[in-house]
Amino acid sequence: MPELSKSYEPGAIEARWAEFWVKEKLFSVPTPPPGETRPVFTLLLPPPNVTGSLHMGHMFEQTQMDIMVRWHRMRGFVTLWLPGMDHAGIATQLMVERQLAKEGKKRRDLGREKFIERVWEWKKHYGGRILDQMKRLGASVDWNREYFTMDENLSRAVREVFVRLFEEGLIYRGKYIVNWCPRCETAISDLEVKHEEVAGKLWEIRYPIVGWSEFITVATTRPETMLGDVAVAVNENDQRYKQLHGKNVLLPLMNREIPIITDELAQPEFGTGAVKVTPAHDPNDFAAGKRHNLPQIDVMDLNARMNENAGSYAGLDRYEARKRVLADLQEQGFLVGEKNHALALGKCDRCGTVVEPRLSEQWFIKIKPLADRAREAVESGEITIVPDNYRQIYLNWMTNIYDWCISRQLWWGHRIPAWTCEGCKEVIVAREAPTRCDKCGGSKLEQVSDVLDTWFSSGLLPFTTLGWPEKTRDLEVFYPNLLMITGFDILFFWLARMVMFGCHFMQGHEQDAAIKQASGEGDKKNDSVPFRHVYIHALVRDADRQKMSKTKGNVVDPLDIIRRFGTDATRFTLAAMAAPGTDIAFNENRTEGYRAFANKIWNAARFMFMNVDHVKQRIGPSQSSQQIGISGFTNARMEDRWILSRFNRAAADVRTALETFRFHEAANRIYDFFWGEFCDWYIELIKPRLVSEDEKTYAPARANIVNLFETSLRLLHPVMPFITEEIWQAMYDGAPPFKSIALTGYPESDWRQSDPAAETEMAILQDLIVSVRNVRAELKVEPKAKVPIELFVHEPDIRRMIEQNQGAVERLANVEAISFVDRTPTGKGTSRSTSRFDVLVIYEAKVDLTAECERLKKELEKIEKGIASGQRQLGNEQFLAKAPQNVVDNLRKQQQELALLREKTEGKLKELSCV
RNA sequence: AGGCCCGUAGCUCAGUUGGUCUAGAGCGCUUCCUUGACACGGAAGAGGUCGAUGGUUCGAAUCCAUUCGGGCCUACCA
Repeated sequence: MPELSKSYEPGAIEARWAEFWVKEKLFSVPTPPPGETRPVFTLLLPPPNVTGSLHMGHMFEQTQMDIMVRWHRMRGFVTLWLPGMDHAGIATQLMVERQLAKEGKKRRDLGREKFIERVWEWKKHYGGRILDQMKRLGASVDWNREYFTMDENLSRAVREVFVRLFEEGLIYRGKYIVNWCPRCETAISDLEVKHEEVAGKLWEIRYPIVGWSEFITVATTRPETMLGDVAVAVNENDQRYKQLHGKNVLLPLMNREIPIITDELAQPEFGTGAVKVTPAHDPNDFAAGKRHNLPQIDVMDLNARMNENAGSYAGLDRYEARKRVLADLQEQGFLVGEKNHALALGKCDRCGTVVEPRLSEQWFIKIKPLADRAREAVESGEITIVPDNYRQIYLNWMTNIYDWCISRQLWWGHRIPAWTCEGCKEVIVAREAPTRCDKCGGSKLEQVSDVLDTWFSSGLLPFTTLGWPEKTRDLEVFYPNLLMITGFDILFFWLARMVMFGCHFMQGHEQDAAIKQASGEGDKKNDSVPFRHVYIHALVRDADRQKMSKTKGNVVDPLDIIRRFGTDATRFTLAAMAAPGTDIAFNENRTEGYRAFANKIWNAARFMFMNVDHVKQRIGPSQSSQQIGISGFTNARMEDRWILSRFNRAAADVRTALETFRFHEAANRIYDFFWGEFCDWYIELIKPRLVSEDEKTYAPARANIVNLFETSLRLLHPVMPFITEEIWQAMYDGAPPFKSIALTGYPESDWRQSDPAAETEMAILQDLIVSVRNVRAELKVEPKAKVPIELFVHEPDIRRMIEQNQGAVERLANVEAISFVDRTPTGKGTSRSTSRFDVLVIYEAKVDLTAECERLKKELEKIEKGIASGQRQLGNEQFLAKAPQNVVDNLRKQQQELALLREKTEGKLKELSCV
């Protein structure tokens, strides 16, 4: 006899099974050899940052992934969930820099080599905590295949990609304006800039025209950059400035002569219609400068301090310089206006420093050719995106995309595989370090110091983790991934880049045809895509819908929630709230409720074990691999047929829900079945049979509860892996037919086990029992007192059914004896009516007449409202003509029932002489 | 500036293509019950007309328009 502890304590159970799953390598997937005919399911874990620790967002994402993964595995897919970690360039470097700061050191004090060593050291000690935490969540990943983006094989692939793109002319180097973070001292991509609306000023400055006693007034939000002005632009068609074309102005403070040019940069409607041109500090000015062959005067250094080009302002911070410039202009009479002006200020995503547009030498990817194919893949449906609105967002982005700056002036990351020849300054791009310069033959070559954007390497993961650039069997089997689950916040950063790189580098790839077919993707034409389907999940917020953030201090720690309620309850909460497209406000009240659910299951299991002696013999190993319906089940009585039918209905609903990523529906459906039907009704109904002395009575009942329970555990397992494993293992008393419930089959509904008649009959029986309970409560009948009832059942078949289940009614409604009568009973007591039966609870008590009348009136009102609206519709010819037949039929049937109920209710009102 | 999402019981949320929705669940609330699986339980209840207005339709919480309130994303107008 298996023993379950008296109370449900998730902590102990979960830690034990989490360890077991990892130790037994249950989820490791050997590469299927050629000839494999099973379907294959591959999912790549969005690699958490090596610096990260688990937060609710991770747990939410991983719960949904694990549900999908376990579900597919149980359905017989060869299932690979591939885990790994991202080296996270800026974030990690920041971490180690902070550590150094405590020792009073800067990274430059160590030098590059030593610094990188320190980072690896750091990684060894502090990195990857998150992956250990994942184990506690029960994430069924293949730990044997764990990767790190800086692993040697992945790094080699990165170099390969870089060189190929360069050779194809898709990577170029040049001096352009990029987003520069003066604190991180590196370029960042457009995506890493967060715009924030701030109240700024628009200053008007007049520049004296050389040779005239006139001025031209320009408007600017950044006066300090005027030190680098090289021209003033006006619009060619602007009549106000026609006479100034070709003149020069004298730049105040710098006393430099610069030309007035005509350019579309200047829009007559804005400001004064004249704009200063500063090519080194503004992307638009940069473009204008190119058009007019203007010089570029950079007046700042890499920390956004004014440099030697800024004359007397050299050495000042950009904001200090602004103050001084404005003061000086004011003093000299050049500042003529100051207006309030709202502007969107760009800030560094990492550190919040205001980004400076900076002219610098960087590496870029020519994005258009890649983006075109990536757009095609989604437009054609080769990749599907759920929810649908993200599809459009993706397509828009792919259409309005700019070249991607991939170089970063950091030390931690994949170093760009390019070398500069000291002699002739030639830049050589190569897979391995070259020994001499192709151009001048010089042998003094130094590698470019920049590293690559972190997303450059993570964008390659779908194929590099499977052995690319080799043509491996892994690629043949597992590429494309069947699914990608991720958040919209990295839709562009990551997902878009994976599609671009995948479509480019995997062009011509073909997945193993048999596997592709078996996986249900046989109609797909393009196997270069990194994944077939994308599901974008929502965001977890706090109970007040606020984004969780450390600075706000509203972060909910999943491990804390887990400690208090268990992983299963936490997972269930997240699943139950995961309606596609809607952010979830995490509220631990829900989790508390789902822990109660787990407790309910626990106790139902204890009840089962108390009543069943030889579990092992009852459940053969064939049972757990059985996927269709429930086997070993005997339809001895109506409740058996009923629960069997309900189970199959639930299984069908769960399948539909999971197929469409409606996790909340799946979770709720199982919850309702398990608690509302299995526990509340079925177990109650079969209790007498279970304890019967007669083997013919107890044997099928025991077999039924065991088989039903076992199959239900399998249905629930993807959502609540721990408790289901614990009970399932206990059912086999140490000798399970499989190592884990995770390796059994997932229940599918069997239409032959559906029984609509039983469902209808049971509904009537439930109606009857609830009616009696309701009356008892209203009459305040002593809970223990049994009462007699009189029952008039309209149809003979139903009467027979109730007669057969008389015992159940007596027990569950606490009824003493049922007298079946031939007409609506009247007499002492209170009655209830439905369209199928009238029941009178005989109880001599001071009936609260006022309350009963009140109730009846309210009921009548509701009935009449229903009748009125129904008749309005049925009296409408348009409705009869246009509405579908079944809607009309149902309404008619419903109207007949309502009419009957109205008659009965009115009768009762009269009987009680209600006013 | 453009685009997207949300507004349903006290609270947190479901409600797929408009039709058994006479709008559901959990928590909370009220009354009763410690009956051998479970008080993390059982039984019975109260509670919303679906932000507002107008429209389409035989029929709208569900579609359209406007509006109010809340949130988000994208954008190089100095």
